[in-house]
Amino acid sequence: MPASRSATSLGPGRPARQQSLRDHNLALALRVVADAAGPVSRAQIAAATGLTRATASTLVELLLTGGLLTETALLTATGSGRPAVGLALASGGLGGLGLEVNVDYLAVTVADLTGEVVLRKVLDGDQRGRSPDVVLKAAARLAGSALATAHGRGLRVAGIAVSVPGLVRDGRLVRAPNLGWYDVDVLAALRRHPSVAALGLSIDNEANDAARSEVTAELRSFLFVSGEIGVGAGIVLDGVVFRGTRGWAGELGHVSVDPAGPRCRCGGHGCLEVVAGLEAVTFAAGLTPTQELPHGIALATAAEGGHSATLAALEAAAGALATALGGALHLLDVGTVVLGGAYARLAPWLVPTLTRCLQERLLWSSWEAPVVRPAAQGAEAASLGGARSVVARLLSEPERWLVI
Amino acid sequence: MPASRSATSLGPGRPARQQSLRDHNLALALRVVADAAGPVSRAQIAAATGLTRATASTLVELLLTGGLLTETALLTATGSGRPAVGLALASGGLGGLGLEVNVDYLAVTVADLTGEVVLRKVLDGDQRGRSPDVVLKAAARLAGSALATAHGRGLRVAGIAVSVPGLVRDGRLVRAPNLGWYDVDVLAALRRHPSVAALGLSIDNEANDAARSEVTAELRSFLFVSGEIGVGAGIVLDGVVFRGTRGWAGELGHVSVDPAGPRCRCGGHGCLEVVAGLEAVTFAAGLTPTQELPHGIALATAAEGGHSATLAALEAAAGALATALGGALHLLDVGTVVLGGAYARLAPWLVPTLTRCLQERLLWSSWEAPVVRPAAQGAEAASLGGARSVVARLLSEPERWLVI
DNA sequence: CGGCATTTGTTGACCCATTGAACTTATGCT
DNA sequence: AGCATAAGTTCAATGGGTCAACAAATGCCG
Repeated sequence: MPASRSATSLGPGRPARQQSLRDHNLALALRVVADAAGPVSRAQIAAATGLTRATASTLVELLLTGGLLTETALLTATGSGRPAVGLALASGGLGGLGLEVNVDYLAVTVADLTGEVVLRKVLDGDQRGRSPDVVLKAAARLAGSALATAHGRGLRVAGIAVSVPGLVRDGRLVRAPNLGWYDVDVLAALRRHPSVAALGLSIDNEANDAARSEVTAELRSFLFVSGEIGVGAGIVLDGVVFRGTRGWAGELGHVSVDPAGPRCRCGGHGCLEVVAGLEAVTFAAGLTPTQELPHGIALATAAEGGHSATLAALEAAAGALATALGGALHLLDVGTVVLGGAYARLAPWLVPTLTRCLQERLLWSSWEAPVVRPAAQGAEAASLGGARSVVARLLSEPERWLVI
Repeated sequence: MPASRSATSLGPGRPARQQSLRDHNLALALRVVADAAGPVSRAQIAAATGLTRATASTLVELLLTGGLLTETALLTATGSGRPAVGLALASGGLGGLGLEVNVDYLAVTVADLTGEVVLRKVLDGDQRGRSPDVVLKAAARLAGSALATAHGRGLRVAGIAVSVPGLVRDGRLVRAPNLGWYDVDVLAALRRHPSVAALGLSIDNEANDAARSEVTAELRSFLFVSGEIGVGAGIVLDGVVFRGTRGWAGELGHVSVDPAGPRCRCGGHGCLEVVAGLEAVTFAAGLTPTQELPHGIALATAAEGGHSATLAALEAAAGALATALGGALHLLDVGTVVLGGAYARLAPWLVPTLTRCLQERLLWSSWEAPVVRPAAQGAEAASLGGARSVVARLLSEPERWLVI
């Protein structure tokens, strides 16, 4: 489960007050419960955090009355002594909602405080060229119905994270070429709809949220490569997506893998995108995708059928990916690559070559071999990642969500 | 001046106690003074931090008696009202020491709390093949003499940062091919010498520390490229050197710029290092460096003399650098490249081509043009960066350094 | 079955840091 | 000289964590 950098009142540059202590320790205690496999006792919280049992009790009391925790059955005491009261995240407690607006579908996912999916709805339909107002109205309606369902199950939703397939800066969608949208204030448009207006809204790139959905307790740093027509990367470092100084980080598609190669729209030559992007691979395989049979599916079915030109094209794409990823891994020192987007479906043909090439190429492969694997989450991963980003924020500043 | 991420008792995962408040606010107040151009009043500290004047006064009192601050003359009051008492960093106060062990010299730099150099000593001499014991004894003696000088001027040195030209992991020097050292516990060896044993010691790669020396209040995120025989990069994000999951980040030299190029020792083809490393460029220029005339100098003098093969070789190197840096900047979204090491001396011939190529290539160059400039600090930059890393730590946890 | 060790959780006195308001100090302006 | 203004200090109040003692609930053992 994602654990974001603490964003409490203890941030650098802000003064620390008594309340800051409480906020910090509240988040600490809550995280112990969230990260544990099963129920936890007050004494265990005290031991894990370094606080006294007295303080741990006080904090737990607040989290209980605040609706974030519940007491469970007594823990089976292994030794002697008074048995401990179990504490767990309130099942009917808080959660986060992720709303994904993509080219050919809308998706919404609600996750609880453990990061587990409690609800998912997908609305298929080509959004290309439709006006933002129309699409976002449908999105707001979808989110509203999910909110109603979640509410009916006793889950409070603390906020909505919106994922879009485009460049986001300062909370605005600057451009989304595949949607044909330019400079749209998505959040303001959504806020006009009463069903979602009451909640806190945030927005991020779809690939960043998809990358977030792949974070687990075991895998907290990796490079998430999203292969579609374009190729993007979500750089995840210790559970947090790295955004760069201006939020433009992760443009793996414009790393040059062949300086003598064809010119790219960015001005460079032989960018990964023009060599191993889906359009390029489909063309190299001699396939002609249609509206009904998009690039990724066409390639996968052809490869399954043993189509030799397709297999060769995928082999070449894997080689190009290895060149780009080799550079990226050398630069970032990250041990794992997660293949997402259409690359996930093509993983069976990409992973072997990619792994072999990286192993040959990485300076440190004799100490630690690189790991390449397909994304665990499916197509609507971004909405889950968005929901989890809301949850991560909840866990880092629980004081904002305690019921009065 | 570098401002590192707060490493106080308020770190994530640790409980916050009353003392944590004090520590945090103490650092906050001290940083206001450190970052200001001139003397600051207690009231200004209160306004800048958001603390009350009462608290600001208490904190300042501690910093004064602790020897970190001094009162200066009254500030020239612009309007009416009681004039403010000026506060400044104690000139005879604390400082940090950076000790650089490099291939052909040893260097030591002492910096005060403002990050300014107060003392520098360099000991030229080829260290290649000499045993770690012998070299580190000389280094300890050099540091000891600098400590004595600093102490004579009333400066307390809070710690020593050691910079080495090799791979550091878990506080140990794993390998330094240019020195011929493998798996040396540098800090333990230094601690055996009484002159430096009393101080806290830390160690890092020489390129990382050189990168730290280029951090200013204006430039807090950049890519520091150190060009020697090998090519390394220090990735600086908001004033902090990014080390990666295992401390191996920044291996720019093994980004491939020509998949059809010559094989590299890492296993890849056409790595930047074998194309634009000093040895490669010198060879391409048709020059033959000697022990007395190393690669960098040879190239610079030849280029100054208008030697056409050298100019062509530098042009090609700049092109290769642009390919590698284009990928790195797309990935990291960093706006500035600082050329260090021997590249700094060759900057006049590298910067124009490099800037032009990057401008043609970067996705966002029409919004924000990339900046390429030579390093501001000279050859012994690493020792300054090391000294400043000690200072940054001081500023983030001043409570540890208050005189009782 | 009863006493004892053991562990959990609670209580209340204490300590400590920040706040807020009143107060003192020191200057400029009229 | 008197007033306005701003800097710095004092002190009671507030709030949060600690510490030690205590109550509660179990297993173990005779």
